[in-house]
Amino acid sequence: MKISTKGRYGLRILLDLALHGQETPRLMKDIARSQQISEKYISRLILPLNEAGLITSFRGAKGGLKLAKSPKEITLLEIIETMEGRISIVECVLDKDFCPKSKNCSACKIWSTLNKKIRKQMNEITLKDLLKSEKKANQTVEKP
Amino acid sequence: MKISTKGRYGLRILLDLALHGQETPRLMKDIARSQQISEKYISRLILPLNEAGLITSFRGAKGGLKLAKSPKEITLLEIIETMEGRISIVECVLDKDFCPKSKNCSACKIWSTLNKKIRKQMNEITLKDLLKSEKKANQTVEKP
DNA sequence: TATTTTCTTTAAAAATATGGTATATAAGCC
DNA sequence: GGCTTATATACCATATTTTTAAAGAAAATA
Repeated sequence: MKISTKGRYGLRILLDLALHGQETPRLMKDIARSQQISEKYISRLILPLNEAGLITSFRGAKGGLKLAKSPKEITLLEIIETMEGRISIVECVLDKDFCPKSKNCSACKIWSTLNKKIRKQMNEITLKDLLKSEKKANQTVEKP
Repeated sequence: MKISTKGRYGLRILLDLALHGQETPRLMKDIARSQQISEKYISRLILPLNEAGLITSFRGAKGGLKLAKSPKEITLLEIIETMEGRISIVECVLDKDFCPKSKNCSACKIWSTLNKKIRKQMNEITLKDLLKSEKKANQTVEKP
């Protein structure tokens, strides 16, 4: 019952872009440094974010990455499912053929209900919420 | 973001006991057969359930397992956390020293909030709910 | 007390998932 | 053309999970 580093790093990359890369594109290198993730690994994590249309990338000199949407349009659910695939707390939620009992399994029904609720909760959190909380934290730190 | 087989099997074992082992104790062997889990593996899964006081076991001839509480007093949260340890969708939710940023990390705050909500949802589902759904399913099956 | 039945405990093998690296390629700017 | 930066694929190491195996200890019955 864990969010993998893929999901966690994905979130941090987008948060980093929301904080820095709004005007000029931000280099993967800089994200790597500021988020303490290896450059190699970041380049792999960028891929799905790009495909999903969450970020835009520019190659070559003066290239880099930018958010493709405004932070309030990017939900936590979107981010995690982009990085890890659709959330299904047990296999049978997505793949009805996984278990032979399929339709009449009361356990599976409970899992499905719970799964829906979890996804709903995650869909109600946006990158903007994180941004707010981030700015608040910085204020209190900078106030001596 | 998966519930492991430990958790899933734990639930199925308890459900099986709720359905069959209320009067005379139920044999591990029978649970194993009806739930399609190897006897060897079941004997390992029983252990934490016993320690947590969810089931009572009787040794010797005519022995077996019984639920220690009524199904309405056993929550999904209790079952899963007994089998897998406390739910924390990311490490920093439980272990504040896991990440150096600890207190001022906005990502961690989001994870904590979400984690609480998930646990709350799971705490609102009891074994009795599963039992109800199970009986309903059997009715519709037996009605030709 | 001998026997049967059953749970208990520990160790370790097998399978799977995760996290991460290396290398080669494509594209844009000056 | 030379520099910079992202893209793509293939690969390996490590950790975790799942499962099997086997010997041991406790309790009930005869």
